[in-house]
Amino acid sequence: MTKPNSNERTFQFFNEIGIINQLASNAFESCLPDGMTISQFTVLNWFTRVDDEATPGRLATAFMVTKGAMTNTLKRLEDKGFVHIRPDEHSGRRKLVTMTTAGEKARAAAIVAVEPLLKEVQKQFGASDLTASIPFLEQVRTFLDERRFR
Amino acid sequence: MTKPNSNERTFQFFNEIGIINQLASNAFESCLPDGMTISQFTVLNWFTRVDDEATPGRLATAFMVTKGAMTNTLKRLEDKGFVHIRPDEHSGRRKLVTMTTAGEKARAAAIVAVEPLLKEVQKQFGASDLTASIPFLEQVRTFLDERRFR
DNA sequence: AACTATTCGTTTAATATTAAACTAATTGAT
DNA sequence: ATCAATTAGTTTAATATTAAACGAATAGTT
Repeated sequence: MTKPNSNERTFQFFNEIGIINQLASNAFESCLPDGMTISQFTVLNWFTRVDDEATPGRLATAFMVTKGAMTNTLKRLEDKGFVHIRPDEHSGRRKLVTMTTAGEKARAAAIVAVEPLLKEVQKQFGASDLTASIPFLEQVRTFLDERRFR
Repeated sequence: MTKPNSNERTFQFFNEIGIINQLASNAFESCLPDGMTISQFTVLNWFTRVDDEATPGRLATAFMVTKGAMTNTLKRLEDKGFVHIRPDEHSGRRKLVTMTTAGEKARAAAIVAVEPLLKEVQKQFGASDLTASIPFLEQVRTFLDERRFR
């Protein structure tokens, strides 16, 4: 039942995803002020959307990176004064990370800087076309995410 | 006319793309034999699909990586005996890269190794759902690709 | 023909990332 | 209470990547 070229089509789907990701990441990151990286922005953004405090390990899991990668990202953010890292009084193993006021400002400035790009995309495709494609992408993402642990 | 949350929806679209790319790349690369990377596979695959000979610069452009990155990828492939690199007799600046028989075999083995993953995805979503989503992804990719040079 | 500008590939220094080893702290089982 | 196992975060060594400088070769201009 499987057509001979269905592998190629499936491959092409993921290939398009990969190219879009590369182009969009480059476009996005080149908008960000002060040499902020996507990783750094994503962490700051997390603090406004999810929780106001987190351990490094929780952030590493949330972004599917290694603990070492998160140590590095948090060090960069701390150097810029965008997050505060302190020991957890209840557990000597853990640390607790919070966003500083400077971090909130940097995050807000990044949002402003990126807005024209988002508007450009919306103008081209209409918010509805983009929105319509999201549920299927979510299904694919969920499948791959669950598959990962087998 | 732009709804207040349309930025968030647009952002979410690219976020899903990014997560899918990460999960799919990991899944794909972990199928590949002999520690072959996606970059290496992609170059080998290019030789079966596009042309049987190319300069390093042409490959760098095709994959949107720097010349330095391509120098590195080709060196790895050459070390494994999967490509042959020789000077171009017509121009002392250029080199010419071709895939070796060993390279063809390695590429074929990689295709076989990756097939179960593709089948799994097709079983989950049906080749038609995936195929249906490709044209819109192509539009987005084309837009970002052309936008890049302004 | 001679000079200048461009092009091609490599090298270098920097960054972000991973896997694995490591240290310190906590948990659990007996 | 002790000791082994697990957990949290850091460090190290390796890799893939980029941007920029570089050297050599070619193309273009006068």
